Amino acid sequence: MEEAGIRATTHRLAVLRILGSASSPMSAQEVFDALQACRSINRVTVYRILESLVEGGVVDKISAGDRSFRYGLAPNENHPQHAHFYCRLCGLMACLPPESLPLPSRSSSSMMPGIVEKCEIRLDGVCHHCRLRHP
Amino acid sequence: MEEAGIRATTHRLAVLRILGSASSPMSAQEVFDALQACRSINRVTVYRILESLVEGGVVDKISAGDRSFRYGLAPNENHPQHAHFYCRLCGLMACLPPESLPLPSRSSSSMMPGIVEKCEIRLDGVCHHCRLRHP
DNA sequence: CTGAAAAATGCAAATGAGTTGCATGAAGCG
DNA sequence: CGCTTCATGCAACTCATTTGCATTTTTCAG
Repeated sequence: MEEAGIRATTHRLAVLRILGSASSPMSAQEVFDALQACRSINRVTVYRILESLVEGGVVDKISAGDRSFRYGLAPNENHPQHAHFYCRLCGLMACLPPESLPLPSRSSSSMMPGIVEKCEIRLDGVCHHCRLRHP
Repeated sequence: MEEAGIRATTHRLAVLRILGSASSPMSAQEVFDALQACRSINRVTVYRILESLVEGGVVDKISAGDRSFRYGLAPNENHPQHAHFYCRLCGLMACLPPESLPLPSRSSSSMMPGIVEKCEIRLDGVCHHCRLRHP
């Protein structure tokens, strides 16, 4: 974290720990709730911490299908980039196995309308859990 | 449009004409502005028309990288599904050539966390225009 | 150490795309 | 014609996120 030029405060480490132990990317609200469970923190601070971590490349920010974001540890050599599944009923965002997703060929970036900084692949639908509950 | 179970009112046809002549997917606000240019219409009506058209499968609704949506004609046999480029500075959303994007293999949908209804692929970055203006 | 400068946090209020409730108007249909 | 359904308008609301500003807390030169 320090190496990303970000001071390691208690709050920030807690955010990283929470994101690191999550099985899917979390919303800012979920991170906030998880933090509230043991410490007092302001909602805005959570947003700002997430912003810093994203800025520092430690955390990945991806768009859900509902006009909100999810945060998770940034991909690295152990955790390759991957696509996500979004359930439009419950808002769950699940990670998909990386091998199932051919990342777009960096084909002739000269043909791109600009400099590409990141790529998001999201499959939208209804998760099994919701499908059984709302038939 | 009728075949999609949607009454063809003047407003709705106008929305379709605007989306059909756009070179990239438009925001609801852009559609609204374009409509205002020649007729009087309410902002909410635009949202509801877009919603109907999406519901009827005539129009495609995709998420931009900034917590808002863009609307365009739905893919069909002439216009295959494709990825989009989003400029984080100006909000431009450009269509990418379909051949540059291997759509995710519908690999073993049994492994998916649910029923997949649609897929969005978005490349985020800075468009050439903005890169030259904000160096 | 000490004290100014920088960064982090909290609190309240704002932002802005999108949505909802309810009233009015237009279209279909017997 | 009268009734039901759908489409539009208007005002107010929602809600994730952001901003402004005051208040710690940390850093670092002297």
